[in-house]
This record gives sequence, C-alpha cells and structure tokens, in this order.
Amino acid sequence: MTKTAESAPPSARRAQTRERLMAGAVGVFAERGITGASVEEICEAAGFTRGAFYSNFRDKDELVLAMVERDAERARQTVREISQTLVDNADLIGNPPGTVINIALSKLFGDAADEPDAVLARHEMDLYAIRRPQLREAYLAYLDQLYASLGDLVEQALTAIGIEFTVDYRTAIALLHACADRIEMQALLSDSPADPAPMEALLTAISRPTGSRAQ
Amino acid sequence: MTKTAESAPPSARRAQTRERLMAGAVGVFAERGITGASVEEICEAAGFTRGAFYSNFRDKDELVLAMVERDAERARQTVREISQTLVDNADLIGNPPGTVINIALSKLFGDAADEPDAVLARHEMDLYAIRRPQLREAYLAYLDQLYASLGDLVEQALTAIGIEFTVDYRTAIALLHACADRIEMQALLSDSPADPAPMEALLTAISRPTGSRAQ
DNA sequence: TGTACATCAGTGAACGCGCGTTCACTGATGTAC
DNA sequence: TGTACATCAGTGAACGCGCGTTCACTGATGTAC
Repeated sequence: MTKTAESAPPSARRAQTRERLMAGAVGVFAERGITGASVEEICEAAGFTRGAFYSNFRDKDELVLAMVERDAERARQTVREISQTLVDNADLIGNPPGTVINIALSKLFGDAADEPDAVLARHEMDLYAIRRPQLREAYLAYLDQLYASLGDLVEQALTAIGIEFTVDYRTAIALLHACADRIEMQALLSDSPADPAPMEALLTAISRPTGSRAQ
Repeated sequence: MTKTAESAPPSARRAQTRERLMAGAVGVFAERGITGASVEEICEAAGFTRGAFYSNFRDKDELVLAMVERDAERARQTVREISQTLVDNADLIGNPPGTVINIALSKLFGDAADEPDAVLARHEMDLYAIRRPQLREAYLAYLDQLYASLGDLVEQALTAIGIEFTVDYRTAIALLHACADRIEMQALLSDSPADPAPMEALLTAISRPTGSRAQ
C-alpha cells in the first residue's frame, strides 16, 4: 500500500547480497539448467541460507529478470567501452574487419573457453525467457536495443576501416549473432576452442571495400 | 548376466509405449524445460502411470537419449526423401536456391510456427546434451553425420540448379544451420512468423552462379 | 567518543507437498495342446 | 475353436527425500543525543 515500500532504495549491503546470489546462480544454471536449479543450491553456491533469497527476490523468475537486466546494463557498458576504444585507437584500423568484430563479440557475449558457465547460463536464459511473458518482454527489449547500438557501432567501425556490409546493418548483426551463438554451442558440445572459420567466412561474404561496385 | 536380457527385441506394444512417452515428453520439455520436467508430468501427458516409465527407461537421461536417436533417424529419413524429391522433380530447378533450401531446413528441423513445442524441445536438448557425457557423444555423432549428408545433398541440389557456394560446403551448412536456429528462437521469442530475410541474405551472400569468376 | 535504542538483513528451524523410485499386483497377450 | 497356463506390460499404493516457502529470531548497522 505505502509507496515507500515499493520504491525503497536498496542499501549497499543488500545490493551486494543480490549480486552474490546472481553470481552463484550462473554456475547453478549452467550445471542444472534454470528450471532444474533449486533455490537451495543457488543460496549454497552464494554462501547464504534460503531466507536471504526470499528476502531479496520473490521467486526464481524475479532473480532471472534481475539477471537479464544486469546483462543488458553490462552490454550497454561494453558497447560504450568498445566505441570509445575505437575512437581513441585509430591504429586498430589496419586490422582486418574480423579482428575488431571478434573482439567486440567475445567481449559482449563472453568467451566459451574462458567462462563456459556464463555462456551456458545465457543460452538457458534465451530459452527460459520464451516461456515467461514478463521475461520475454524484458529480453526482447534488451536484444532490440543491443542490436540497434551494435548496428551503429559496427557501422562506425567499418566506415573508418573503409569496409561496408553488402546487407543492411541490422541483418548483418543478426547473422553475426546467429553465427557466434552457434559456434559457442558447438565449442561447448565438442569441448574444444571455438572455430573461427565460419565467422571469418561470413564476414568476408557480407562485406566489401567501400565504394566497390555492387556484386 | 544373461545376454538375452540385454538384447531382447522390444515387442510392438512396448515400442508404442515408448513412442507415446517420447511424444508426451516433447510438450513437457517445451513447457518446463528438460531439467524441470518431472517423470510424473511426462507420464500424465502420455496417459500412463509412472510405473510404465520405469519399466521402459532407467531414468530421464535414457529417455532423452532415445529421443536424440529418434531425431537422428528421422533426419536421415528426411534427407533421403528430399534427395529423392530432387531426383524425381527436376522442375524444382527453376526456383531460386533459397526456396529449395528453406523447404529442406524446415522439413529437417521443423517449423517454429507449426510445432513450437518440437522446436523448443530440440533447443532444450542442445543444452542438455552439453552436460551429459553420454548424450553429448550421441548428439555430436548425430550432428556430424547430418552435416555430412546435408553437405552432399545441398551440393547435389545446387549443382543441378547451376549455383555454387563461395565457401566450402561444411562451412555453408554450419552457417545455414546457425541462421535457421537463431531465426527460430527469434520467432518463438517475438511470437511472430519467422523472418525469411536473414536466410535469404545469407544465401545470396555465400553463393554465386557456377563458373562466374571468384570475387 | 560512548551509550541506548530502532531498524535492517540474514539465520535456521519447521511445515508440507511433489516427486523419484520401488514393488507386489492385475489384467492383457501369447502359446501349447 | 476352446481351455489352461506362462509371460509380459502397465497399475497404483507406499516410502522417503529434497525443496519451496514461511516466520520468529538474532546479530549487524545506523542514528540520536
């Protein structure tokens, strides 16, 4: 009833507890799947008792929602950083387009070899979001906004290098995302490093030097 | 101990029960996720009691393994059918490459609009397989073999139409698979029909008329 | 700087439900004569 | 074609564990004077 109860700003300690619970959840989600993960196990992984969980989240769905929002914020931040890096270091511009874009993608989505748990958990969230209306909305908004800002970023980067896509930027981003996703999965499945070949082949196929005639 | 116990051929009735349990599992996996699906619910969906389940499968993992093997067999069959269709109907050859390949892919992996449950369940199996050594092996073998026969099939089809890929066939198949997967997910997430644009853009980008000079 | 009090944040025990797993059983199917 | 028996396949009750959820509590943090 009281508005203060709804919008009370979380204390620093509280925020930290939430962070630790989310960090613990990543590992548990990776190991057991989101639907198979128990609140009990998440709390144990984070070093809390179950009461702490329910004092911070109504249920597992609310935890996942918080994780999606956290991921979205991190992605925004990463895009800003990469953008700034490009502005600051014009010397990157000597490199082939694949280099820049691969760095960007692995920064954005994490590297399967480095943190397999985070990658698995993200794929779990993809699927989980489809089933929960509230999550679905949040996830779509996140992807939409990420694609838009990535489109701008990539356009800016490629223009500087003198490369352009032969398809529109949104389609290009979608294709790159699809390819990166599948390669991650394949790397996890075969327990071997990600194969860079498909990504490079794709980039070559959908880009050309600026100003060269249409194919 | 006795070998007969191990290799007893399943009766027709038994095979049918297994089929119904697997069919029921598809819906439950889609709704609850594989790790969140209870044996109880699967049995209920299939119209059996739990005892029937344990008389047919040791546990959920064995059920999933049987489903992977069933999917693999179906995929083999589908590839044979498409192959035969191409041989029989040379008139398909007037169509753009996208048509033939889209038909093939939707036949192979199912259409998100037609049977969303099957698509969701398949993605669930992708993730589940990563965590279970025995499943992982079976799944890798399945994908490997599918890619190989698809590569052959697509090569045969495109050669007939007078089109060739600008990347090697295995990479092309991997890219097409990646793209189809991501589009399926996007369709499920946004609850709208699959967007054909990325697939067409990709096909255009990685193919050219046979004999035209390298780009 | 210290004390007394209020509020906040997480603890851990308790309750009860759902579900995995087992198993003695019953009805269905197959076989021999 | 009918009967008697054996085997097979699925039933449904029972057991017990794990976990979601609640809540009275305690220790930690903040505040007023």
